[in-house]
Amino acid sequence: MNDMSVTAPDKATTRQNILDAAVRIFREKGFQKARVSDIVSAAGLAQGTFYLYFRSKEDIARQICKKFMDRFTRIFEEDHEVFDSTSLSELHVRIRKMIHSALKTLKEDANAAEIVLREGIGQGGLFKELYEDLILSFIELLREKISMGASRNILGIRDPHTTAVFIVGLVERSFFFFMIMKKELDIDTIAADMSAFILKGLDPAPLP
Amino acid sequence: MNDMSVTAPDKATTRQNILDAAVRIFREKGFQKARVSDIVSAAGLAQGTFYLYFRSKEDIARQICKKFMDRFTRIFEEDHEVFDSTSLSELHVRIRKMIHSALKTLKEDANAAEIVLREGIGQGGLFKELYEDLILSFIELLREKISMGASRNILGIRDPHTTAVFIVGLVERSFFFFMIMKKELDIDTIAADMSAFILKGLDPAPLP
Amino acid sequence: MNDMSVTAPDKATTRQNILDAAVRIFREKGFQKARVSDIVSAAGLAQGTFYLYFRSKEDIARQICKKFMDRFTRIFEEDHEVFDSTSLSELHVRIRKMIHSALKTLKEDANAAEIVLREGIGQGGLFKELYEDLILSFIELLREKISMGASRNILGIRDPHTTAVFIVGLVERSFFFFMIMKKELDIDTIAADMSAFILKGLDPAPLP
Amino acid sequence: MNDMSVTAPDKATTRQNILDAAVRIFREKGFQKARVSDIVSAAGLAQGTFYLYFRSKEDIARQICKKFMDRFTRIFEEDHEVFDSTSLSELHVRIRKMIHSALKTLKEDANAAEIVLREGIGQGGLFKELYEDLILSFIELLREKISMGASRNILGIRDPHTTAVFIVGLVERSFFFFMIMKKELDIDTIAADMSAFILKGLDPAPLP
DNA sequence: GATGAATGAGTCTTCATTCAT
DNA sequence: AATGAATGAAGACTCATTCAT
Repeated sequence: MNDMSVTAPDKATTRQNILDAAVRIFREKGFQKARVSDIVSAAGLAQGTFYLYFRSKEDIARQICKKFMDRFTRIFEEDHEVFDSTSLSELHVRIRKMIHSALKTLKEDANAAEIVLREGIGQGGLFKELYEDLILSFIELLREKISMGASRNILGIRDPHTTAVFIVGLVERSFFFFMIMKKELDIDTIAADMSAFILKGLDPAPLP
Repeated sequence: MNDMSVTAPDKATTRQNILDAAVRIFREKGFQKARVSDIVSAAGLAQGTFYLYFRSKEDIARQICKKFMDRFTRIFEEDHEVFDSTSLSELHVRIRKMIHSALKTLKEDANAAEIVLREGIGQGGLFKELYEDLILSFIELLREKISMGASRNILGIRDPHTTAVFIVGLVERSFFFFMIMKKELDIDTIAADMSAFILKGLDPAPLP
Repeated sequence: MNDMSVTAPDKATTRQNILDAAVRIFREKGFQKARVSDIVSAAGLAQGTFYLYFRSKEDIARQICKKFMDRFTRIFEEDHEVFDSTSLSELHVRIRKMIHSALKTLKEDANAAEIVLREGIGQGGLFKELYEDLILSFIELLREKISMGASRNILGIRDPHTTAVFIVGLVERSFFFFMIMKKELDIDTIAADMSAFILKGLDPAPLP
Repeated sequence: MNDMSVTAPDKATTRQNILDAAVRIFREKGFQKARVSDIVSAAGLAQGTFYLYFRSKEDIARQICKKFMDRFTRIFEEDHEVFDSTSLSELHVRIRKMIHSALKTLKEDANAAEIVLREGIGQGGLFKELYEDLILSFIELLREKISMGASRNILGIRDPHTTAVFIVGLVERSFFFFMIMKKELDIDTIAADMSAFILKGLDPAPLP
């Protein structure tokens, strides 16, 4: 804000530079193989500077993941009233919208998402607990909603919990496949296909 | 059987002891954090002994994963004629059987499965390529079968490839959730629910 | 010169300290038996510091030897016009001067010379190729000059190449004996005796 | 000697097989890099067998070198009356003969000679003392004889010790060059050239 | 705020040697 | 005599973290 701020980058900027560099490096090499020296040299700073902004290598990784997961959780929670739908057709619209916004959020920060998914599942185990809690909370949320739908007879599944697991797994790994492995994710199409597939799976009509 | 065989373990036994110990340690700590010294002390051997049987820490991990993946691939390939079914009801039976045997195989060697799933996805990247190739080959196999089913109008999906991704993701992550996170997998129930869910998703009937 | 310069050694100083310590340790123990920990503790530094300055134990040894051999080669090449002499008496003066300066150079950096001579010949073989190439180039240079002298009838030997080998061997091993084994080398005397001995050997007059 | 000796190799044979294999391996890799496992597998035996015949890796190397050096010393001592010659021309004949037989002995067991020369000079230092003692004893022997020749005025050199060093160095390194580096040593020619060169160097006639 | 030189704990891997069979 | 599986000490190298300037 003052006239100094033009020449010297302020703390916030330097911090963000380090974060950006770290996201890139973590995604490329993974947490374990990424060196602090990789991050600082990508950010154009000296080794020691890193520790003025972050307590440790684990600290910055945790912050990156935490921030991403929080953001994703918020989006998800905003959308979750989707299952309050009273008809299957209304549900169809809402579910597609929810999947669309979830994929959109993931895609917008695909680097962080990749770090979270890989480190969360990988045995490195840095965020195993954090990540597994997140997944559990999604599953629980979904289970509740599915239970409600099932009780109103608009959904036809045996066990809401199991079904919630199916859906979360399907969405998570499909995102991983298209966005992270294939580096190409057409949100509109995938969201449409995915909601159609899931909807049928939830359909109360019995199998032929 | 004779009194000699009790005292001295032969090379095969020692090798298997190391493998068993390694599977345990890798599952507990992950490849990166597992030390060779952890493995040998779990096997009750000296450091150097390890290198009489395996070229390196990476070597043993690769052997464990390779063996498991080969076994799983074989099981999967034996079952894959499932989609040659001519009716949806026959398909239902076959698909449940296939999922059942896949889950059974995974459960039978749950430790190795966990290592493969975690290391295959994790950025540590030791088996990323190997694992992603495996997933791709499953998806491709499934895509072919689904395409055939779709052409015979017994399946109703927009794009066989996308659908194959959905199914593989659903099965993989559900196994991960129940067997690895929850440590409890009731194969019969899950296979039934999973095949029902998938079958509906594949149903040629339009959404209501 | 100011009070700051006393406290903190700069990178060049630290590097030189490591080099000095390494020369000492390599000479005492030889390359194979010298441990990096010996070098750093002789230099009063921590293990890791070594790797800030040198890529590996082999790297530093190679640098020490390369630098020494380059310096020696330069001295030798500056002097080599010695054999352009037109008379045996002029040759005598020049040859003594050349031997003198060769011995002087070797003596001035006797530690590095010892490392080069021992490692160059020893089967450890770190510098075998490098060193044998050096010897070959000296022999070739000498051979050329002797050939010229022989063609002008101021030298009387059967084969210039063989004679060059004799001379290089004589000088090398005599230096080794006096400087490295005996730790005492009177350059003036040895250069005089050596040039006299060699000169007679080159004399065109037949044996009595 | 008995009828068993045909089928099973006796101790002496096995011992010799190990020695032969060791000479080969030591020459190829040098003492430090040669592994006991290299030696036994070259000899077609098991690891443990080695230690039935030799106390340690160093032990066998020492025996190989000791045996070679003893043999060489014996040859040399048989010939050393060469300098008792009363005339330069008689000396010429005798010196050539001595050099010839030294080179012949070295060449006959070139592998062992190479090991001794390389390990004796190399910093590995296994035989440094042993070898340097040997060299010193040759020099001393030569010095005595040269002294006698000088006192009888058939040799014209300033200092017998220095001259002895020159000669030993010349012979040793020339052998090294032709036999070990070039793998080709024409004993007759080299002995002739060498004795001519040395003889002139010893000639009492002053330089022109 | 920033720097970057220094630190040293942590681990894989090699290989001479032993010993039970 | 021979075997070969097992041992364990030794040492190079990495990299997160500290701190004096």
